[in-house]
Amino acid sequence: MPPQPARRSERSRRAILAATQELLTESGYAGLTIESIAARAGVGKQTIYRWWRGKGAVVLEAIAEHLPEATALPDTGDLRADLRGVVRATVAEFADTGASAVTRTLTVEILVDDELAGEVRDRLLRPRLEGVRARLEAARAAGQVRADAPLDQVVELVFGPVYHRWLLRTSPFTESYADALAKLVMTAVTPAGR
Amino acid sequence: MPPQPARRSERSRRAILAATQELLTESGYAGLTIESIAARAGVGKQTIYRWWRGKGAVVLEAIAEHLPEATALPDTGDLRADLRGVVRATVAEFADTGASAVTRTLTVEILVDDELAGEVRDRLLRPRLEGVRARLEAARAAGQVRADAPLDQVVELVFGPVYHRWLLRTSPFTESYADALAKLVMTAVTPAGR
Amino acid sequence: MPPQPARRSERSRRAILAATQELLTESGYAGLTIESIAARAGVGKQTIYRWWRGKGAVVLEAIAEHLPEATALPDTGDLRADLRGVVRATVAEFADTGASAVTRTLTVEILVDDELAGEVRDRLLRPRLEGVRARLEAARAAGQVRADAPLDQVVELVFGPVYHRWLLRTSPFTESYADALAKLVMTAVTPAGR
Amino acid sequence: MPPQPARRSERSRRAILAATQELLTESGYAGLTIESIAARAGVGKQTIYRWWRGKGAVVLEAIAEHLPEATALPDTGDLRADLRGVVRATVAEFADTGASAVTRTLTVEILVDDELAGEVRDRLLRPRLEGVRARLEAARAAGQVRADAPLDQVVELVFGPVYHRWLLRTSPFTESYADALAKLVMTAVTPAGR
DNA sequence: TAGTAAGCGAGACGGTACGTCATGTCTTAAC
DNA sequence: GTTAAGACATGACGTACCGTCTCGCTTACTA
Repeated sequence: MPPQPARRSERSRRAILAATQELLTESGYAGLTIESIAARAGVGKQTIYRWWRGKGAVVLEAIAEHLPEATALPDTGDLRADLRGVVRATVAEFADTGASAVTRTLTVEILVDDELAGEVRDRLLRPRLEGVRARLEAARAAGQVRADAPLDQVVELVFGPVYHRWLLRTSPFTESYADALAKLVMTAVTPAGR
Repeated sequence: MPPQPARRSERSRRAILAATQELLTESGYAGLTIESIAARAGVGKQTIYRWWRGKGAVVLEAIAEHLPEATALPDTGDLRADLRGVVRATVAEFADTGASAVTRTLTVEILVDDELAGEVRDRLLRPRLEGVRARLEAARAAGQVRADAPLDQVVELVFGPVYHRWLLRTSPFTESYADALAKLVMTAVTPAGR
Repeated sequence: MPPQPARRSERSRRAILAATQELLTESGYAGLTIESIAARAGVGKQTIYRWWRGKGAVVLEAIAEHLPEATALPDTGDLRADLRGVVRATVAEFADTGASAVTRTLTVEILVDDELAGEVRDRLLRPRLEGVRARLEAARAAGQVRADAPLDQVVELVFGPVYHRWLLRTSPFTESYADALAKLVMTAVTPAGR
Repeated sequence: MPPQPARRSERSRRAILAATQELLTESGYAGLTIESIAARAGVGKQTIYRWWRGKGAVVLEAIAEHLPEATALPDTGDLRADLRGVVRATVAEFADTGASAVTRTLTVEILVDDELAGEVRDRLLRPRLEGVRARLEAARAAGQVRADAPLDQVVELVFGPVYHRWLLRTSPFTESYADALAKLVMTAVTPAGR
């Protein structure tokens, strides 16, 4: 018999998500266990298993709970400036220890659990990419971007390198790094004659 | 007292790494246990713990064992063609199920164990990046790349997007995708006047 | 948090004690392991560790489970005959392979684990000694035993030699041996004038 | 090929037996391991296994090494006094913590390993019993002991109760206890007319 | 007096069992 | 009738010792 969401205890749900977040920052993803979540939340283990598929799903929801809403990119008319803004913001986020830990957790989850991967991608990441893509479309309409530029790939050109550097910890994240990246992307997409 | 490598059994070492590779392809990283490795290799658990820090370290070495040597990039004089070659090869590798599983494993390890991360980066990944960087330097000397291009970032511009697409499984890996990426990178680095 | 006996599974308890008894007769005390008990009983190791301190405690309880209740000695009025009966029974028990194995196990446990020793002594052995002591008291009241005989020591005079012979395997256990021992004890306690 | 005793290192033998004794008093029989003996003695494990069958055999030899020679009983002509002496000495020995530990070890060994049991009995215990038996024979020849008394059983009448009390820790060992026991035995063996 | 075979310290090896931990399921009592 | 609590079977963890094995080294007998 599947559980009836109508009877679900909101109190328990909140306690579980809160406990998960606390334990995540205290002991990291690897040190997190269902048992510790249940104990901290003052909840039976069964209550967790009844409503989530496992550790990954709980963590995902706990993170999603407190994630900023994906906001549309500002459009100042100046693509270079707007891109620089996105890149700087992204770089700053990856440089931040806390946010970085969250991303690490999500990335592991993506790699390990195919089912969760889809959810993470669609609920948390896609919106961001879409924001940039929308801005690029507007710019292309305004003739600031080559007509033949593959916009999805350009979006990846923006985020991919940051992700890569973060993952491999090859070099630090500075503002000048962000600006150089934005410049490279601009060069790649600016129409020939400009 | 630390173990003395002089007395180490090469036979056991090989058996362990071979068993690890087999089990990795059979049951994946999550399903891999030290006990199963020991059983399959016909080896005592202690022999594994004596020489490796844990599952991650064994896997890392097992993978490293059979990884192709990082080869220097071919330099045909035509940067565009050479870049296209690298990108195509990289894309093909990520598209391959087996190689992809290996990369997945390594990436998880990087995210989860800081100590291993460094080793993975230095022993397995850095050489590849260095190969591309060297080729770019040669091209810059030949005037085929802007003098002010930040080469490390250009390297990331090549690999980052592929990594990003692979991670998020946003779209499939095709040859035309690879070529479009190579073209974007070329556009970003080609000197203005050309 | 100590376990709550109220929730204890009687089914598991029985299975564990039964498995212990089987394995004890099959492979002896030294060959007995917690893992084998758990496997045979179809029980998790933790369930054993939750309710017992270790191998010794389980064995003790398994033995106690099926031990005959300590019965009061018959009092026929003839002390000599009654004593002969006890000694013969004791000797017979020590001569029996199965019962002997149990005693061996208990004795080792007594020697090795002080905490268990007390329990074994009080729950299993003391009652027997008390039975003989009670019979001796009755006999003393009837004038069949010296008034100044130290009864506790007389009890030891009955069991001690049997234990000693069993332990050292010096000579076999025969009925005539038993009778000779009973006679010696009788001689030691019978009042002078008789 | 069996080892050649001629080449045996006396130095190692001594070190092993000394280490065994130390560890026996420090951590008891159960806590004793071959590895700890080897480490403490500065000796390879193989050297132990070459010359002994296992833990029990080493312990046995270590104990035998420092055991007082079995001395013949004094014969003062007064059996009662001589018996009292033996019993007092035995009781004192069992009351002593150190000697008691040794006896405990030996007893466990007897119970657990049949092969060792024989050796322990013959090399360590039998001589004592023989001493008492010899004294009793002399007494019987002198008419101080019933002609029909089964001397082997009388010997057990002396030692058995002490052993029993020690094993079960039922009551403390005092001098008056010893004397009462000696008196009981005397009563059991003294010829009727005396 | 050299050569050589044994014993030696050391410790790696394949194993077994340990006692602990977390998993996901099942049971009980209380609200 | 869902919950908190927690016992349960399962199975991996990392450790401790087992008894065997192989290394060089030292030592004492043999040629």
